[in-house]
Amino acid sequence: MTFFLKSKKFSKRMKNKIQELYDLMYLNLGPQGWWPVYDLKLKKCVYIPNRYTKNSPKLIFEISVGALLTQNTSWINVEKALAKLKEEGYLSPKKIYEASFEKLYELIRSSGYYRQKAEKLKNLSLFFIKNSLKELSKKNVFELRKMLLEIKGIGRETADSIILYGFQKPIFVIDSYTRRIYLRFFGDEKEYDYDELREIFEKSLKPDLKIYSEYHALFVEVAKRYCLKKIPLCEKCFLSLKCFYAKEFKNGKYTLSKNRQIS
DNA sequence: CGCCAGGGCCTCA
DNA sequence: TGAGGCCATGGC
Repeated sequence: MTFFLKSKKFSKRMKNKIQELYDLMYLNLGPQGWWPVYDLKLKKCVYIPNRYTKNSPKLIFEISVGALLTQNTSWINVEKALAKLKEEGYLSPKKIYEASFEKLYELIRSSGYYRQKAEKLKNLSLFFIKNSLKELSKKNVFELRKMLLEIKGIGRETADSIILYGFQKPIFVIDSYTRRIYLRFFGDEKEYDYDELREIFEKSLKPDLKIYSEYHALFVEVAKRYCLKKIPLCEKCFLSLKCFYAKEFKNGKYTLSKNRQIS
């Protein structure tokens, strides 16, 4: 597959394909209601489709904590940690910054890597203590991203998740699911750098908060339901008619490198 | 039991 | 600047 060459002729086609993938997922799965927020009464995380009101400071912090805790970790484990943090009133920068490491370990243990993540949460909390949300909200996407990336423990995906879902500014989030579906659906085996792949999506779409939010959330849903790591459920997947990998699979030939790790 | 899960940091060429 | 090792819990 060579339609991702830099020539303009191909980039138009690339744009259409990326928009087509979005449309297919959105039409089949609908709005996803990201980012999930822990509900104290229901005692679980809730998804609220089409909520695009402005996030409160508390919500921005909760989303940031969730984005950090879910690094290389299944959401269900994060949800348990978020529940404890929120139930015990620790979901504020001040409380986390002042908490002992022992206490934080106890609260977030279920989310894995809990020693690293406790340290990261402290760094994140100090960031929100030192910078007012008013000032942060005024920053443009790139200034905000630069500041977040200076926090030890916040990498590109976490920063972008915080910006998109927390601060509600349009930046396209790339994660392992995005890479997997991108590779399989388009059959494009080039190993893009994080920002290279982000720009492919951003150049193909309007810089629209709703589209960016839904696109990433839809990738996660498709990856969890159908596009599994080892054995993708192509026969059940609504993308299979348009998916490069599914079509090759059906024809009994794999042109994707067989031994390539698809993470 | 092994694999997977909404990464990021450190080290060492 | 990129590849490899490390971090850790919980579900299946």
